[in-house]
Amino acid sequence: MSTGISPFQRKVLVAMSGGVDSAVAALLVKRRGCEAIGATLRLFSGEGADEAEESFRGEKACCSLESVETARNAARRLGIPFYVFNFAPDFHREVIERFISAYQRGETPNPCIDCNRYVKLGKLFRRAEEMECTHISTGHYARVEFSPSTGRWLLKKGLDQDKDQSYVLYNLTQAQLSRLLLPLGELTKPQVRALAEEAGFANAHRPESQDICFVPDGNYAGFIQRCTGIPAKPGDFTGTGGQVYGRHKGIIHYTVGQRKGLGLSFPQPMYVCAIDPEKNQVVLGEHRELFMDRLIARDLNLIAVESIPKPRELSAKIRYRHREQPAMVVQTGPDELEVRFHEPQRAITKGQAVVLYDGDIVVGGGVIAESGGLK
RNA sequence: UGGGCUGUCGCCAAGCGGUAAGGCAACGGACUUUGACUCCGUCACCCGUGAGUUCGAAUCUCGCCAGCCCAG
Repeated sequence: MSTGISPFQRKVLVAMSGGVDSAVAALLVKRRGCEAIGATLRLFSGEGADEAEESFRGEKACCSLESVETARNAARRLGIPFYVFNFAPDFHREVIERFISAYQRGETPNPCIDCNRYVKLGKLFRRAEEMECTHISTGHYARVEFSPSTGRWLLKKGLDQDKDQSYVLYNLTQAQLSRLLLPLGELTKPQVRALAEEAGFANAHRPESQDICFVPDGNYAGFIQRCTGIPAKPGDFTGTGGQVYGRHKGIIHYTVGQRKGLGLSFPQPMYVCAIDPEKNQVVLGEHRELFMDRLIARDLNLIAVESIPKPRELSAKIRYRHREQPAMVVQTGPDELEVRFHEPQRAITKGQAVVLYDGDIVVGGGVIAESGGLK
């Protein structure tokens, strides 16, 4: 290891959500002979906290609280110290506020990415330093490797193609990667569950997490309204030609590619093709009108390389659960790059992240700022 | 008021004598550490209404009601 620290000298802070994955991560960290410390991150307080905590009892959230007791039990079984960190203020500022303002701009945010970037990893790394930990560890399905040839730390897909979470981690820095342990990266979900069972963790069969963790009922638009106190501003539904089709409930209720919930009836299915926050309009079109072949991304983070000065053939993933697609990528500015897909992609959406891959390696990523190339 | 046309699920719309397609919307579920998408399932014992013809009608006949168009 290039850190030169043997496992026995490592002091590892493990983020334990109360879920199966992070509990097994802690187990594996300990098995490797590291000194492990467990910690659950408290992410909610105030608005939404009650309902959110309520829902955690249903064991559905990814970054929960319920959770604290489950995590504590796992830590006890492992015989490791356990703490609860109150990151609620950070979570609110870095995740919830970003989430809300993105929707107000007519974009569609991915709060999980911000949470990983600013809270689960960003804030946690700082806390780890204060505690004199050498590393932190999480239950993400992704791998970290050092490349002697380039001298850079690499983020790679998890071996379990089906559970791979490298997409939500593309913002990791070299410094963070050098101190991050992702023991689940080499395992499959069934293997992880088996380990959990073997270790006697109570949550071995806990269901997969889902939905936005701070919006337990799935009604994110209602959540935004309660948070901001700003009433919905109805506007026009228009066609791609500008014709008015009807009234919408307010821009925050819609996202590009959306089909359901428009409340309008057409001979064919209709989809949200664009959102215009200036005119407060939601533009509708047919399925084929959703396909575009290029995008501009900003707010970049490159991992495997320092920059992409010349056009490079890579695979680009437009959203979580999207199968990455071949594209030509080139950096067009200090913090901007352009992706041109070989085949048009459906519903390239502002606010979502593009993550670029070279095989299993995460080259980098950014936030989609523009899309185009109508087909 | 005279002439013509139309009246099928919230919306659009098949059906043309044999026992109600489909699409949109809605609802439920699956999938999912974001929003979406997608997939599966449910959704008119009844076809404006009354009477008649017929073994049998949403489909034929007559009356009525409603809407639309043309005329005046």
